[in-house]
Amino acid sequence: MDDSVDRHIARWRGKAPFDERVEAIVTRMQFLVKHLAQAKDSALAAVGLQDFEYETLHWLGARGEGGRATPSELAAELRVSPAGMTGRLDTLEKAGLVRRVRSTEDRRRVDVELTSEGRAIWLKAMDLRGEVEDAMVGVLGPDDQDVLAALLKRMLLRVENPGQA
Amino acid sequence: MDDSVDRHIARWRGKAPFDERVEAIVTRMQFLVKHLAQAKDSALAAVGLQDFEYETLHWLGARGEGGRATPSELAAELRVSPAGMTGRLDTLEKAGLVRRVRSTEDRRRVDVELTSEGRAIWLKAMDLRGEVEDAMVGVLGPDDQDVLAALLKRMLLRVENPGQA
DNA sequence: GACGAAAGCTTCGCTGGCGAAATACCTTTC
DNA sequence: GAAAGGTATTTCGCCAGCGAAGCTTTCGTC
Repeated sequence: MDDSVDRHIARWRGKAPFDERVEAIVTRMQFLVKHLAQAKDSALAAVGLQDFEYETLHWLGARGEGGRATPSELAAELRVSPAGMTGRLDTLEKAGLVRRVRSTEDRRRVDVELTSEGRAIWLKAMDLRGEVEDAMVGVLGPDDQDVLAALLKRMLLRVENPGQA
Repeated sequence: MDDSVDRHIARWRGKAPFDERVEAIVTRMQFLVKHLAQAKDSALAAVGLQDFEYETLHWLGARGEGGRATPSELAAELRVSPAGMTGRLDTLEKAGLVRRVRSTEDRRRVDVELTSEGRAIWLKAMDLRGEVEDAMVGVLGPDDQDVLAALLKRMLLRVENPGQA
């Protein structure tokens, strides 16, 4: 059975020079990610959260109980510009899910931490998000998932360490 | 060697219930796609194109010499809202890369086609984009690429045919 | 100990995308 | 043959993100 990317590629096979394998991989990843964002947005509406808000809470929550991180750390981890992270934190803070604390040792810095309400909503949202992701990734058995994760990791390592092999 | 996603997951292993495999896959795909968009944007600057413009030209070009498609077809294929596609076509048309032709049989419809200039720029841009994508996907050998493409395809098929197994 | 460079975050102006409403056209029905 | 309903596209108001400029605080150097 063909997916939309198969059809796309077949349509102009021979009409232009390019690598079909690479095209297929890249385009499919783009579509899957886009689908995820849209599906998660509608699922997360149940707790009044948007994808980008959940994502931010999620990485903050990963920091443990205290759940602290500086905006620039989060921006780097989430591949967002510093300005973009300021905006995200603004809305989260206004919603009372996150708190900004000026660091006392280095007063240029700001620490961000989850409020208890933020943590609660994050935990609730995790279930919803999990269902959407499972629905997509779940077509693959555990072994295939491991293979996929490993292949993606090799590409991400390259991207994160541009110098090296 | 660990990538940022390994570190992320390790950081809160045991702190919350979730599927590590799924998390790793989803997060890596998101980062890779984000990286691609940013890297392609800077590469494509050489021909004065942005990622979304290239993407649109690309699917139009795939339609063959005539290169025609309606906005709604393109919107569906590229996972963009109809309103978003109108915006894309506006900028492309203003740049002279694309032409809108009102259909004569059904005057509700509009056909979009590449101008010759649009086709020329698309071909130039394809090389640049290819380099960026190859740099990422190229870490994998041909066999691994096939494996990856097949796994992604299984997920995309599920997404495109929600009813079925 | 003072001054210039750098670090960390925010503000500002702009852009692409979304959903909802509006517009234009076609088709079916009575 | 006029009204009702459906389809294709655009317009409108809004939002998150980006890059560049700006502000405050700290560091390095003499």
